[in-house]
Amino acid sequence: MRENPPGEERILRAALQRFAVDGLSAPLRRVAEDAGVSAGLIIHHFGSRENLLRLCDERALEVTRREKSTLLTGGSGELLVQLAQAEEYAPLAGYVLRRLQDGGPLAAQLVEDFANATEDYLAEGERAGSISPSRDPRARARVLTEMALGALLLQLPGRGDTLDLAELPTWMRQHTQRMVAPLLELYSIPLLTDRSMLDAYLASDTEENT
Amino acid sequence: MRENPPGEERILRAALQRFAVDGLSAPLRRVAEDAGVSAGLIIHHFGSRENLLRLCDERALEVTRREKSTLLTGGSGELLVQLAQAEEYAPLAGYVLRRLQDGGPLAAQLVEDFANATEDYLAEGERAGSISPSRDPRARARVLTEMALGALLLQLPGRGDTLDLAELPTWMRQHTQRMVAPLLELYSIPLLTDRSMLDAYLASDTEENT
DNA sequence: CCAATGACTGAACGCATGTATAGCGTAGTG
DNA sequence: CACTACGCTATACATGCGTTCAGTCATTGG
Repeated sequence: MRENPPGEERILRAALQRFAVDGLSAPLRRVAEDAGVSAGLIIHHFGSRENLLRLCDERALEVTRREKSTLLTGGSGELLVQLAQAEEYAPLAGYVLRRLQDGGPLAAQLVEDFANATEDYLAEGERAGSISPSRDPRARARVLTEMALGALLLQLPGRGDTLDLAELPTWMRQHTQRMVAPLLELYSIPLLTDRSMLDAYLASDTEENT
Repeated sequence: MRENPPGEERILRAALQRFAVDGLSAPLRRVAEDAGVSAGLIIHHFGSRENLLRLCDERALEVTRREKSTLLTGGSGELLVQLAQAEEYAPLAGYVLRRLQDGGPLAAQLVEDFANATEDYLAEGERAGSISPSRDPRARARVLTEMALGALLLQLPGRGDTLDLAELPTWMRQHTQRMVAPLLELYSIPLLTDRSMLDAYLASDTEENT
């Protein structure tokens, strides 16, 4: 089955999956067991647990970046949802979620990437006329991305609890389905009935820069 | 100083603070040290580490609920921001953040509470005419809250890193300041240029329920 | 055929952690 | 004063972790 690739690659895949399921603090011995390998071998190959994590991070970043261009990106973390659907990429999507949950520099990097993708997506929509222009497209993309990913995180099982990879796609679909109605409303009908607050803020903002 | 209260209360406060600073996985011995107490005593009083966490949760929930009515709640997690400003409540606000980061049932409970507060806040604005009515006010409040809190979480230091309570207020102010411009724009000018997507969704939605 | 290389294992080490236990000192009570 | 109750400490114990180490086995290159 999937046990073909020997050595490091097999370990890396097992790690990705186990970290996704049990969280990033899953013990090395558990990863070793999954890979059908001794704990010592992991150290032998990767040097340390921290290094294994780093390798997982690299893989995650690499794959998301590669798949980003393949998939029709729906912006705002839809990328992750689509990745999870892909079956083969479910462990990786789970790992990314766990990593976002855990914070740290890679989480920031991932958010950055997603935000950039969202910015492109919005710019395209803007050219097509379906998306409103923004005073600060970059900031808008960041905020939208952070909110989308953050809402996803809040729904994630806790650090101690396990994340069922088999149900990940279903789970994510339900999440987006739960959000889509309020979001469409929010994006179509202004939450605020008039522009007075925005104008007031803009006024005070430009005033400061004089 | 703040070392007056003896016994359990002193331990609880130390725990709240230490967990806020170092994360919920901070060792018991560290909490004990902060409280000027032996680790055994914590067990003696609280039975187990898990129980101490539970007590912290209760305290957190209790205080946020109590202060909710006191503060002018700005909805969408602004409550937390205001709590953190209060100096005395900074550790508690930090603990709440850590708890949200960690997930689990209390996190869900907290989100629920915040969502309810937001719903009330929006309803009030709706009565005053400043907030648009919604097809599903409850769902809208939930989505807004999850997004606001989630975005906050993504900005939080990682599990391993420490959270500086002294800088919490500043940090949170910066966060809101970074969000306010894009959010006001988003809430004042529809992101989508026309209602076609919303209408299409609503059509397909009612169609399913026939 | 032999030596060397490298994947790989099993046991062990050192450390940190939660918790149990035995005992100490002191305040309150008869 | 004797006794008890209790806050509290110090130590010990068990467990689980990352990592180290000595050595085994197979493959390969001379």
